[in-house]
Amino acid sequence: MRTSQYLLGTLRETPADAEIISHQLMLRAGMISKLASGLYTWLPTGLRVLRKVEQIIREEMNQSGAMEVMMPVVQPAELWQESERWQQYGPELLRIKDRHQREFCLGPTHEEVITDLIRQQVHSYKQLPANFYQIQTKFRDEIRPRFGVMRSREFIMKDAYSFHIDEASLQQTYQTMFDTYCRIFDRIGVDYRPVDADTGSIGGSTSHEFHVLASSGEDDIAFSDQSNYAANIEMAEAIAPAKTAASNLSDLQLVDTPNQHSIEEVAQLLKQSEDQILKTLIVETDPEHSPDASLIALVLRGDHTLNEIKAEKLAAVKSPLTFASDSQIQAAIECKPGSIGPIKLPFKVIADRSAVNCHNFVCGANQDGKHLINANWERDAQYDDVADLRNVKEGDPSPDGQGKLQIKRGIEVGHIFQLGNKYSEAMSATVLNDKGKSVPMPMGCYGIGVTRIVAAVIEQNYDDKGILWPISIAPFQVAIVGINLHKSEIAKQCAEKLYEQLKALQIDVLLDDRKERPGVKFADMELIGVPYRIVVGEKSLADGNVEFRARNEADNQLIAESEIIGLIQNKLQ
RNA sequence: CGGGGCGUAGCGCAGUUUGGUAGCGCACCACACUGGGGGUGUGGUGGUCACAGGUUCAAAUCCUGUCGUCCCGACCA
Repeated sequence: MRTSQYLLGTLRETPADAEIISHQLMLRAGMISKLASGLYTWLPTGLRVLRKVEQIIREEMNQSGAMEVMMPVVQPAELWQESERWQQYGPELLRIKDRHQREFCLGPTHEEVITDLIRQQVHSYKQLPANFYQIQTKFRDEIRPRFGVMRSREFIMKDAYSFHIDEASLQQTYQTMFDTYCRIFDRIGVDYRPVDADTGSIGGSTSHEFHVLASSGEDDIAFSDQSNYAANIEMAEAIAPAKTAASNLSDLQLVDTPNQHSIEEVAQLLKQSEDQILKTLIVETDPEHSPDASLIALVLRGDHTLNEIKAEKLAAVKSPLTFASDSQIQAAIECKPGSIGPIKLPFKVIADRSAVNCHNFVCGANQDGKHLINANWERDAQYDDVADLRNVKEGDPSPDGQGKLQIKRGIEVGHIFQLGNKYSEAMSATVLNDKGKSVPMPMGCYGIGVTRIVAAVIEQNYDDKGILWPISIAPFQVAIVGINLHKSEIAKQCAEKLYEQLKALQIDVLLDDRKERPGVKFADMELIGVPYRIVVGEKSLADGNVEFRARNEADNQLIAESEIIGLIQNKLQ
């Protein structure tokens, strides 16, 4: 490709509404252009990168025995009604009607469509296991699209769905996909971690996420400093502290804490550390499990934060987690939030593992503007159950017993699930087993955010000049920058010759043949992140040399014109 | 959905307080000089000032409404 015939589209200034570095650089490098909130056009440079990511994924999926298919973006409502997700999915599912007033949606995912396909196509256990994938556009009407293609409404996903005769087969394919994902991210050349994960609204049991570690990530990942334990903070278990015996129970005191509602405020006023204060949160109960009471209390140590996923998983707690309103609380215990404690509450109390280990603690007195000092469990306060309710903190012991937890931000670029029979049962996707009996097929599903990977790689690979692509997905592998080609016939001939030679070798080469000053060309090639640069100018050509520089190096190397092609070939191997 | 900010040329912004008919930098076009790190000069192109009402002799500017967009929160594969 020649820059003189190519839409480079680079910007010198950073568009004002781009927050994170990958979004800024993708706009500046002319990779994407915004059409509307959460909708982006991929420009030539961006599309080149995207296609390379897709190709790596495709090759590795094929290698693992998966079959590529392509399903429609528009899906009929009937299928979603069959799986009951038409009701369960919120406004994130974009619903549309056709001219006959029939209902459809834009697919945010394709479990229903693939399950429908497979129940038509597969009838015998002999056809199993089978794994199908596609690289396809998805649409999710995100509440708040942000960070460019990192969280857009329309995006490209590689999604795969496997079908099995039994759980053992599912687990085997799940492991194969786990390994395949590792190979994919290794080949792309990104720093990632597989982590234990929650299954969320997709459902199912076992699940792993693949995260690219970057400070702009939207998830917190907890991992051990001494083992390979890693989990999304939603899932990371806060293990129970060793029981400390209560010695010297002090006398309970009631103190005034007017207008002090937060743990921080109370801690300051009473000169107590936050871990000596208990916080009591009142949430609604699940009516099926607790028909007798509408509220339930969750008690945590003041320095800990509630893990809503863990709380929602408790049978007694309503899902989605719903905090009690001030008026609900006032009606039940005659005080406002900020002064609540686990003291003779008229409903059940679930205490966090760490909270039950506190002695002589501070807690609300269930009277507005008053707290208790030196409260103790049993003597003064009561709980009905103990559970793991909190988010782990940096420095907590690792749940696998090895080392301490560190917490870093991660960008979720892959997610694999064992779905079990959720969809195959709901949609009657069955096969005959070797006994001639009709059984539902356990399923797995495996997603990779293709467009998101592009942004995630940039988050890990940039400097003050622009992007530093790994060679695997760079839009161009080599840039030839000609110096004063309009004046120097010898430089022009050399640049053209090298360009033709590299092209003939199937190397992605960009010849910068614009009539621009060298500084402009260097800046553009660095901004779009071409890994290798050859500078062809009369000056070095006088000694038969061209200049070579890798994007991540600071200095040029003089290379004999006759050797540069060989050098490039070597580097690209 | 709640809170906040912003909509003026392709991009970044000033002008709005105090109403007088639109400007700067970059980009773009032409020419000249320049020619190894976003160069200089001269001359240009490009704007229903988000939209709709209203006030006024006069509205980018004041008032009302609408839309878009971004940030924080809630929410979420």
